[in-house]
Amino acid sequence: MSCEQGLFRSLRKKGLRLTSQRKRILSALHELDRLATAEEIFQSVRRDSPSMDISTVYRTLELLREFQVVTCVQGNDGQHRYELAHHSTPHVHMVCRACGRVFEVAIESLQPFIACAREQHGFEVDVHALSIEGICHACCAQMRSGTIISHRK
Amino acid sequence: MSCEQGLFRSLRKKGLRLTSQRKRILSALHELDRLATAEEIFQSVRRDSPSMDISTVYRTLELLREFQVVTCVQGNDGQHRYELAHHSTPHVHMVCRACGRVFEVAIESLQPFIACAREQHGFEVDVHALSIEGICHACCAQMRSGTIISHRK
DNA sequence: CTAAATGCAAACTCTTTGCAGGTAC
DNA sequence: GTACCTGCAAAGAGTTTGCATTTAG
Repeated sequence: MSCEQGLFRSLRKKGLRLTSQRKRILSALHELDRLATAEEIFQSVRRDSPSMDISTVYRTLELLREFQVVTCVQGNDGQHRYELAHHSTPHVHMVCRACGRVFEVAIESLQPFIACAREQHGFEVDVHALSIEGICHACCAQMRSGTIISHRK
Repeated sequence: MSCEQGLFRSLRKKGLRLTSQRKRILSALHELDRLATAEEIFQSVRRDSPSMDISTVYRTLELLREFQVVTCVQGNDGQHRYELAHHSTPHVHMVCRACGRVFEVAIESLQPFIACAREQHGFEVDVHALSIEGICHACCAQMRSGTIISHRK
């Protein structure tokens, strides 16, 4: 996998190693191909490597984040969620507060805001870390039809 | 305080009570008048009421959130931060990943994005819950001048 | 009065850390 | 061989919960 080669070279530059655990976590991220919690990634890896520890998953995800191989956002439930950085075109995540589903939106319509933040405050928005809460179409409809949806939790 | 009267009526409708603890937490939120963690609110309240427990603070903040008296966002450090809902004009929070400082931006420049999310996905963005990560002006400058800033953590 | 709320202690979840043994290069 | 890395166990932060007691209305 070319992605693995690239990571290997990056690691080597800093005297770090491409271990079998790191390879497996990278594979799991490719397989999942979506925002996933450390626990989900751990479970996925565990099916093949039952001896893997969750602390290794955390350590590896932090490493991959430093090398910008994965991006990380905060879910609405306090957990971090990770995905491969080159997963697709630049996008932000919208998390439904009612059902927890995640939607992706291209960043074009955010450009006015990004420009505004930069011009008015000199603030550089990190688009990859953006996680936006709200209510999705389906849950909106359900709420209007009278069904009570639990408010988070 | 008129805010207290309003809350009292809302509570009464559901058979709930306006206790002295709830009043004190409401005061603390007014005094702080900014995004604050449960711990900060707890410490603030504790100065006057040393017997208050942090679990009461959590329970009350959850209650105030249900009644839409406070809004809640996730900080970049995994903590929830709360502030009074009518704190000021509608705004979003931008959190600097390097120094942790919080900046407020009016939501106007986000309107294209909010409209886009609604039209394309039927997704209703909750502006109040928005917390946007990035790098602030000062930290940008420091980084360019060569100072190494720790990457989160 | 009595249902709701509090304080206390203990549990729980997610994440990080110290360390002895294992492994990439 | 020697740093780096891992699994294990234990700690740590933030938050939640069960229960006996207190209190608002």
